[in-house]
Amino acid sequence: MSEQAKFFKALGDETRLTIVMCLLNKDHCACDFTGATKREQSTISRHLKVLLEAGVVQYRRVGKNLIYSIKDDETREKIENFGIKAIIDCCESCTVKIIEEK
Amino acid sequence: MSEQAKFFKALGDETRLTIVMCLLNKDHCACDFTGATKREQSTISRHLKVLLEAGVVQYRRVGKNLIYSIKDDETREKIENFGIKAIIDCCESCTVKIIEEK
DNA sequence: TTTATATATGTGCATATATACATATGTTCA
DNA sequence: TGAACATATGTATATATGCACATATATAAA
Repeated sequence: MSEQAKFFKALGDETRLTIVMCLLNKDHCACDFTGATKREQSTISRHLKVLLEAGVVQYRRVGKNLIYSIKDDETREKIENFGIKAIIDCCESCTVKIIEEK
Repeated sequence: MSEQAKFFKALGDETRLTIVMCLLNKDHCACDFTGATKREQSTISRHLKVLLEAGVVQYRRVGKNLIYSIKDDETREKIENFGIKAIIDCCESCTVKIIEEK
């Protein structure tokens, strides 16, 4: 499958699109998305892998947590051009945010 | 499923993306796509239905044929902004083009 | 009205996908 | 080192998807 089709396919799922909409607002650790999407942790983990392999997101490790973000500005613009809006306060953020702010 | 997710999902298939890339170049009748995608007519018919219901394309009837096109300029821009390129001469056009030109 | 052409739909099948549960792995901290 | 927490993976399952073949429907032309 082409990279482009893979990218669209990754966004063509409600759970993954919700994750992306949260990330348009701000970075999140993986655990945040269980609240935002009401899916089990294992399910989130697999969805994040799909988004990662499609080039939609990236992550960085902060202690125990993996902090996910939109891959880059170009990717963000593409998604926003489609009229996809950020979800503000999509969920209670885990404590990782605090760790980073130290 | 949300309209947005449905839109992405429609584009997240190689066969459908090829159809859309042909349509970025010019309008086509449904029968054109069997050549462009090397799929059976029935398969094309179903894919076009998906694209239609996702709001990616529209069609008009010209005689026996259904002529498909990108739904509107806004939709075209969204897709082109994504870096999706038109396929020129994706296939031998059927005779419908001639009928329309009369 | 019969025939040819274009498109849609019924059906079956193989494969992919989304999901949850259980468990494994990896990281931090006491 | 061991406990606690975050994430990944094995497994099973229900459903969705893409596809082709056969057939139905619709339109146009002879």
